[in-house]
Amino acid sequence: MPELPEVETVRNTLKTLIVGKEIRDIDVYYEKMIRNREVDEFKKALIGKKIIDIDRYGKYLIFNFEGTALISHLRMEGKYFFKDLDEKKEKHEHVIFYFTDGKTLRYNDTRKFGTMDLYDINDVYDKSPVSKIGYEPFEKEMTGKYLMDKLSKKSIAIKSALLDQTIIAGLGNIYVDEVLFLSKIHPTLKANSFELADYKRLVKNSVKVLNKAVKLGGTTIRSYTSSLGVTGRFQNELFVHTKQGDSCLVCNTEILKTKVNGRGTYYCPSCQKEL
DNA sequence: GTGACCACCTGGCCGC
DNA sequence: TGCGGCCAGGTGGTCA
Repeated sequence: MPELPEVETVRNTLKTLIVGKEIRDIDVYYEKMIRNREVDEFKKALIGKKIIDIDRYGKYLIFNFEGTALISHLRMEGKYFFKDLDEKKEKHEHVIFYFTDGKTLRYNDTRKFGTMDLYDINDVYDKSPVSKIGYEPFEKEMTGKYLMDKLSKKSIAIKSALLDQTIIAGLGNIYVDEVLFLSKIHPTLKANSFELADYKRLVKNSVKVLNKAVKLGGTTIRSYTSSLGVTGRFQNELFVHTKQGDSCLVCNTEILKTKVNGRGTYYCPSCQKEL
């Protein structure tokens, strides 16, 4: 499932393929995917425009169509594929962008959770869904002090807090498990129960995990692949996520799986003490 | 304001 | 083999 590293991989792949191309037509097969516009309005806003750039913030992809921003969230299983015009439409292709040069960009989403919104490019960081999310771990504003302030009144589990995109942008279920393991923090402990040094460690390890995952093209678990079926390699670097029953690479204790707020959660009971 | 829960979706897996 | 039930999970909405 695409988290920040996977979305960054998609962005980098797509940039090399579609920037500069002009939209000739668009087919929308699943209208609910387009959230803040009627389909006709969505098409009208984009047809005839060129893709100037593709940006990313958190898990959102931001396509710049000459001043109109298409904000795309891949949610669980969203993918983009770059194909020739004559290739047959697949079952889960819900939006197809036709370019003037005969190529197509196809949004494929098995579970139809993905979303697309249109905003003026100047409103992306003020009015769109992107405006509601917190800093990414890489940003200078994301410090241990910031995280401690944000979580000071949160009595929810630290795992749930780190999944909250309004607090910290980009982490999903896989990477939160890895960050908590590296930080030696048990996932069910209360978010406001730590000291400054712990929050600093969480920020530091978030950067470490995400940077490494971006470098390796993300994580391929279950169905995730980026455009053109590119698969990531970070799954080979995972310490705990999906490792239930395996031995901890640090202390040899068996990795356990539990649920935190309904999310499958993997941890080492020895390295990550419940206290 | 906060936290818990549910809906959205479909494919894969398991037990019968 | 076929069927039903459960699980996976990011986000937004609802409710207490």
